[in-house]
Amino acid sequence: MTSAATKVFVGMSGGVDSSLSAALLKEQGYDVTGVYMKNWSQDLPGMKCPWAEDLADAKRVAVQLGIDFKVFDFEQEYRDKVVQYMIDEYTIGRTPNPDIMCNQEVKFKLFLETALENGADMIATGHYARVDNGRLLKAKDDNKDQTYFLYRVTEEALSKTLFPLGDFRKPEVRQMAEERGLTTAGKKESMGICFVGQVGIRDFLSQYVETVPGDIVDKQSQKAIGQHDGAIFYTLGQRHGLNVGGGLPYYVVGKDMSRNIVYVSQNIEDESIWRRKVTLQNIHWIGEKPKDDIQLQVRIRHRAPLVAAKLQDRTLELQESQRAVTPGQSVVLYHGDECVGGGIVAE
RNA sequence: UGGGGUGUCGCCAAGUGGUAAGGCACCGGAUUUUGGUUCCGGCAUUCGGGGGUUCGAAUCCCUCCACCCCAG
Repeated sequence: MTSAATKVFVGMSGGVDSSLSAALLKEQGYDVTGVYMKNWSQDLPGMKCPWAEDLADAKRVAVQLGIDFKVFDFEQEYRDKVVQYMIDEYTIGRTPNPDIMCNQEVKFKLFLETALENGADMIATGHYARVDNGRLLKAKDDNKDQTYFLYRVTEEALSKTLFPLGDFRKPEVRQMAEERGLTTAGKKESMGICFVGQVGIRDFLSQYVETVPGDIVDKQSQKAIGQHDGAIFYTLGQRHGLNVGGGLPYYVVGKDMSRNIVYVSQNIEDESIWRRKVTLQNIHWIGEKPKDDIQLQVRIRHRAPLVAAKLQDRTLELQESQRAVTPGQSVVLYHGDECVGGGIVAE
C-alpha cells in the first residue's frame, strides 16, 4: 500500500512532538487525520486542567496542516483503566506508573481500535521510539527515548503504528516545528501524569484516597522522628517532603502499610534500597520471550542508565545493584537497540 | 541542694576579640510524558536574657534563666 492510500490517525496532544509528527506524515504523503484523545478534563486543586487548551492547540495545528481532525472521548475508560489502577496501587503501598498503563490500555489499544473502526489503517504518535516489523526500537535520540513507557504495547499494535520522530533528536524536532510555523513549536515540554498535567501526585491522590497521619520512623534508631500525612504519598528513595532534618538527608527506605509507618534512614548505603535481584510480575514480551540466561540490558526507571542483567524465570539478576527499585514501578528489558518487554517490580 | 556540662536559623553544627561556615529541612527554579532522584538559587543585622570590659564580643567578666549529667 502506498502512503497516499494509507490512512493514518495521529494522536495529537497539543504539544510540539505530536504536532510535528502530524506534519511529517502529511509531507510523506499519508492520508492523515489528527485525533485528540480526551482522557481527562477535571480540574484539580491548585490546577486547572489544560485539556481545553491542549485541544485548541491540537485543532489549530490540524487546521494549519489542512488535515481532518477528530476528538475521541476516552474519559470513562481512562478513569477505569488508568486512574483506578493508579489509586489501587498507591492504596496498597506500591508506586505505579500510570503512563505505562495509559499506553497499554488507552493509546495503543483503545485508540488503535477506535481508529481502525473509523477507517484508519494505522495510528501514529509523537513518541520518541522506532518500530521495525512490529519490533520496538530505541529512539535515535538517546536522551529522549521513550520506549520505557511503551514496553507493554503489543506486537500487533506496533505493527500498525508509526513513530515519525524516532529518527530525530529533540532540538531538530523543535527546529522543524519552527520552520513549519507550527503554533505549538514553542510549547513547553509536558510533564507530570500524561493528560492530567502538572499536578502533584499528592494533590491528585488526596482527591480519591482517605489518608491517616502516621509516624516517620528512623530505621536505625527505631525512633519516631516525625509525622507523615499518609504513607501512600511516600515512595522508596524519596528524600523531600518528609519534613525531618538534621545532619544528613533522610531517605525513605521502606513502608509498613498495615502499621502506617514510613521508615527513613540517613544511611545512603541502606541495604533495603539497593538491590541486585528483582522479582518481576506481569511480565510482558513484545515478541517471543527471549531465552533464559540471555544477556539483557535493563532500565529500572525512565532515563536511568542501562544495566546488564539476566532474567531467570521471574527473577532478574542485575550486574550492578540499583538504587530504589520500587514495587509497582517497571523494569524494561532491552536487547541491543530493541526493547523486548519488561515487568513490574513485585513485593 | 552540692559538683560538672550545655544553651548559635525549625533540626544538626562550625566559630575562643575583628565584625555569624557548612549540612538537613523548608521555599523557588532547572532537568524529567510516572513516583522518585539529581542540579541551581534563596534562607540568622544575629548568637538563652540582662548588664559590663573594649575602637570592636557569639567569643572576656558579672548576673539571671533553661536544659542535661553525676552525686545525695
